[in-house]
Amino acid sequence: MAKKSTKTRNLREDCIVEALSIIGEDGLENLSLREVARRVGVSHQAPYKHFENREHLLAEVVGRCFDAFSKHLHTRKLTGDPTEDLASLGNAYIRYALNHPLEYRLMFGTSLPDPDKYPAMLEKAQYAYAILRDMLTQLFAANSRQKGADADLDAFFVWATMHGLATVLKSPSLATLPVTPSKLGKALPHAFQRVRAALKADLPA
Amino acid sequence: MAKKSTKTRNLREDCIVEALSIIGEDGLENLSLREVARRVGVSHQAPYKHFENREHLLAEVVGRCFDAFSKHLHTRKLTGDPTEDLASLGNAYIRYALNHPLEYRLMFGTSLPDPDKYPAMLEKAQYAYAILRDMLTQLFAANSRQKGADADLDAFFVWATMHGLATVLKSPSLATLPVTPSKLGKALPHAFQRVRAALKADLPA
DNA sequence: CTTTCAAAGTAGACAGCGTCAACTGTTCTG
DNA sequence: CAGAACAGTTGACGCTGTCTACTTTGAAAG
Repeated sequence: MAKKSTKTRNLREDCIVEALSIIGEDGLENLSLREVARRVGVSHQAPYKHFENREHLLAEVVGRCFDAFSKHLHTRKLTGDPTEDLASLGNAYIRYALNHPLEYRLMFGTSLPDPDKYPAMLEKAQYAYAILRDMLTQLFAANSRQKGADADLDAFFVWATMHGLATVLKSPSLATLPVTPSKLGKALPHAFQRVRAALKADLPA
Repeated sequence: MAKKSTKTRNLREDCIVEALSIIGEDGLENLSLREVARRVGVSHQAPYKHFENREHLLAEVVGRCFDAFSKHLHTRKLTGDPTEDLASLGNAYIRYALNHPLEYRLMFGTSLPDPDKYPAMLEKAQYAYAILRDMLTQLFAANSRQKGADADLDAFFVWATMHGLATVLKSPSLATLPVTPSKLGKALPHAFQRVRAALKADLPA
């Protein structure tokens, strides 16, 4: 039975892996269950034993991306200094987006499968968000100059900014914009400085 | 001849309008030239007289979105006060994204048709970006007490943040996050405050 | 006014897709 | 050992994009 479960898990796993690679090569819109089956070497119906339909497979792929993303965010060394750790979190976020544009796009760029229909995928997405939010909560707990500071609000702000930076930096339109590379290289550190300054500031009531 | 050119322009125009509405109803992945033809009331091949293929139609739709976006950004009254105008630009940006989520998604969310292949679309996108960047550059030029301040860098920061806020605010995952609506209502003003604070701050060398 | 000719629209065909139904074989269970 | 659960195969259906070949049309040229 061990053999069987291994075998079945293999096809399932293979499909997910192959799906991601197809998306990378031919784009999301050209992902087809039949092509997956062909590459894995099974009949065109075999994947349906493991995924209800195309969207279920896609949800699984996206879920894996969130897993990898969360893992990446977690596997950093923490210094204990909240400011430092926050910066490192931001760096990790951007680095992942830039180094894994395909996966990042799948998670945030394209129109996802409806999260309501895929609770497993949704949970993984929420987990990734929770990492960011918890980190900021800690930051404010340690750095309690701002008593009334609402970590959720700032988590949202930081998250949005990181996401915006990541998206804009690798937007296909950007490559064609009249922006010098040297300026582009400064853009990210500059934005990080701005965010740091923003979070330090006392806000008016 | 006027009549003819009107007529043909009508089918072309009708296709674009219908395409957008199909995307709104059934999603981008369910946009089909055949359905467009059906709704417009012509044979399944008629649209091919006006669009080489599905992607060309889509590029045209996206181009129109950029046009509308540019127009929206332009039609604001300026007060002359840089800080005020900057805030108003930010608001205009976010407002468009929130009021026209479908169009905004098409421009920035989904995987676009390859810009290299559709120079007309690309040009419109660059024009919209130029508006944004020019306004920001001007505002910062008028604004910055900081000597070495590079307006381009701040423009980039603000643009990315606005884009991030817009995207995250209407991301489907957001609706399912454990965030109360009241908090969500505060999120945007809070982020704007943070951005304002960020831009006011003196940055370390 | 008639001819002509390109553009616009129609009709049919083809392969590829997602997915349903029915079948075969293999493996675990009672 | 019987049989049920499950993985995989085959075939079919209607949908899609797009090719080719046809017909209509309406403006311009003679």
